[in-house]
Amino acid sequence: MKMGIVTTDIGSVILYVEEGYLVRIELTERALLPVDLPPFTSQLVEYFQKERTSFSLNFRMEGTDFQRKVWQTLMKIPYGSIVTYCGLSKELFGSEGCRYARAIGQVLKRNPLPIVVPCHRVVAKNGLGGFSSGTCWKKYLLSLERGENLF
DNA sequence: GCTATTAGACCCC
DNA sequence: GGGGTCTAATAGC
Repeated sequence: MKMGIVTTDIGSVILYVEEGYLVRIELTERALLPVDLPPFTSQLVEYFQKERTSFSLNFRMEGTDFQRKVWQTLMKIPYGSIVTYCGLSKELFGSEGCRYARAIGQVLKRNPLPIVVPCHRVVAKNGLGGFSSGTCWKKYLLSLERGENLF
């Protein structure tokens, strides 16, 4: 497994590449030194430099049908825009309202590829909502994309 | 299988 | 704002 590291203003982003596929991204508040630059790393660097708003890379995600369905829908959220857990629930299951909002939160919590699969663009109906790597990352990513602090 | 957990939402005070 | 309730997928037992 190859690793790539991108350093940002508030911490480091670690990319794990396996057999030519991006399989995991970890966000940490620690500052790590870049050791090598496997494929995909440069795209993350460009993203943090605001020179990239979408990714073009081979990635692999394993999960249940429900998880894949949610992750797939996340990929359609445009750069800089936000949706709510409730809104996602309605989009996926129609008239059943916000019933799945909480389950969707559980899926996003286990998103192995944050940033690339943009779970940071999903917020609660009244507030920021959580984030697996800490809400300061979520705030940072949203302000990076939107150029304003919403929360 | 069952139980506890949870990155939500809603209601009432 | 705090407390209770409904809710559904998951992890762990």
